Amino acid sequence: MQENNKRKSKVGQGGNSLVKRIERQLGQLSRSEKRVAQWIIENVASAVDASISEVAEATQVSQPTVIRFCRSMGMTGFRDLRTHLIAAMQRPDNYLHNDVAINDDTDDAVVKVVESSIRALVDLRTLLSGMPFQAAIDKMVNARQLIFVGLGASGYVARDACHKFFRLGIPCGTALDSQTILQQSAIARSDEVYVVISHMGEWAEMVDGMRCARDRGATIIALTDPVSSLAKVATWVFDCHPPEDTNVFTPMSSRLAQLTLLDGLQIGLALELGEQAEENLKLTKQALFSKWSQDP
Amino acid sequence: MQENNKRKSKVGQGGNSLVKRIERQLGQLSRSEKRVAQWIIENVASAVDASISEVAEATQVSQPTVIRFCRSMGMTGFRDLRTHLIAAMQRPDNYLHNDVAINDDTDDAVVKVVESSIRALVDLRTLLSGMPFQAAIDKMVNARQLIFVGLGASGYVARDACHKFFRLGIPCGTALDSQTILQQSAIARSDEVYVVISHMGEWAEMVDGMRCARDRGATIIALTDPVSSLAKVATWVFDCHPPEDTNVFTPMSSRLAQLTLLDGLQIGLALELGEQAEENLKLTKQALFSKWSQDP
DNA sequence: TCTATAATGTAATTAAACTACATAAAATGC
DNA sequence: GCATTTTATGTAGTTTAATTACATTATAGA
Repeated sequence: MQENNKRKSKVGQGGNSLVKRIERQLGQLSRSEKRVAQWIIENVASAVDASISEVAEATQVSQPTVIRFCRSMGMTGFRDLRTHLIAAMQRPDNYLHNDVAINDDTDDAVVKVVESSIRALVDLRTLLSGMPFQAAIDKMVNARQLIFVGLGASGYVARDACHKFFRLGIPCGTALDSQTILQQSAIARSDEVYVVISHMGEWAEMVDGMRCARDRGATIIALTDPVSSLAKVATWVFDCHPPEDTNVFTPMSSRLAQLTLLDGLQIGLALELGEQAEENLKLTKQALFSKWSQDP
Repeated sequence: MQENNKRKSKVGQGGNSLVKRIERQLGQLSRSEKRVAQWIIENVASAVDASISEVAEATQVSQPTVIRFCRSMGMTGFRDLRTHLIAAMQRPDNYLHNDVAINDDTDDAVVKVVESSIRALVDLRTLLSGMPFQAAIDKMVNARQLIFVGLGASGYVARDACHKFFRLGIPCGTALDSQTILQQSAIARSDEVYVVISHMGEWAEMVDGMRCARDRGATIIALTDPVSSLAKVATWVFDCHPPEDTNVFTPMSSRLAQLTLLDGLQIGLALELGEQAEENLKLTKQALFSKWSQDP
């Protein structure tokens, strides 16, 4: 029972991404969960200080329902939701201006682009704790091969990842169009790991392919929106939801988060694999270096 | 207790960095509390996720001592400290660069990777003012076509950039291997712009090709190390030198800086081109969106 | 109407945060 | 140098928060 009213007026209500995400998912929630969602949206400021029992009381639902709501939002629990709420509250309106406006001059626009990229990675940082790195890496360690899957712009991310992982000495492949994805997943094996990159996670062929691969026993690691169809099919999900950008000038900063996540997975895997992987990394590095140092 | 409310209300305003505040007060603390302080400073990232017992264990002090430390810092308790820490983490200047070590566990390694990526972009922001965005964009506005050039890993960056720029409605091409680069530059025209991505800027064929294109009057925009041979040949240079990485586990965060820079160029160019480019961006976006929204 | 599934709550469990008190270590006065 | 106060720290217990397991109720489908 704290004095929240004062704060409420200071912190701009709208504008933070988690709240928008809750709003977006409002439709998918059950009646009680919706009550929780609505209360949080209307009382973000009080919500960050509230305990689970306070939320339950304020919304007239049971405590487990509050937790269920947290899980529906893709969080591990109430604590996690609180963490994200606090983080989201930190950038109400002052940092929100990083949308480029039509009348910005070049330098302003560039600064905004860079800052929104930084923002994307800082956001990623707060999401890390809920991500199944160890589980994903454990699967990769014993994999016969890794297949990186992505369509369109995500295809470049998949390629980049493939290029990173093969240097560990692991067989790596890509599937970058619907046809290849469907064929590849039709012959999936239980000792294969699919790393799927998709912002929306709703392309039918991709989801179908991954479902098929999953049914055949393969491990599906998805970098996607946790509420997407793809996420439902995946073995492990890394939360990579794109921001709701109404603005055409918004850059796709979320792919930086994907790339960074994949860097993390690759380095985590390298550590897990131990000396052999380290040696392979060294050799691939030297291969390039010796070439251009003899070639002035 | 009124004291508390006042202080608590600072949360959400992104006040001065808590980490720095802890550092400042380090002298006034007792031995055990100092241990806690030091650990938090060195492990901010893990600290935000830790419970009181984890902190106590990591620092080899009792749990009440941890709470006492929180109070010494002016917080109401551990929960409050955690809240403030999360808030402080949202400010990117708290990220210190730390190399991944061979005995790091997975989670530590991943956090370090993400933080080093953030570092790379924060560094980029400080370099922005010296970069010739306006000059580069002026050349692009009137270009007959843009050619994106990159070898190996930089090839993926070049592809990504090509994919971004073509959506403005500009003719775009790529040259991703020595042969293509040499052929392309042999027929370069003065109304063409080459965007070249290279960490070292020392691959002989690439430098030769760009010199040839330059001689034929084309504009060369290089994202590379400013002391490289490539930089000497380029019309405009964007400083993208990779960090001195002695460590094989260091991720290539510098490509994130390249991607972000290219995002900046693309959006700057879009603004310069005006309505037509904006319209094209909208249309390409809608093309994707309408597809998957009708395809459940 | 009956069954199966989803939604929600109750009660018990576990773990986190905190308090009160005890003890040990410094610092101070005589 | 010893007793006394002050400060620092830990132990054990208390309270509250978060979570789980299970029971109940509502809802949709056959």
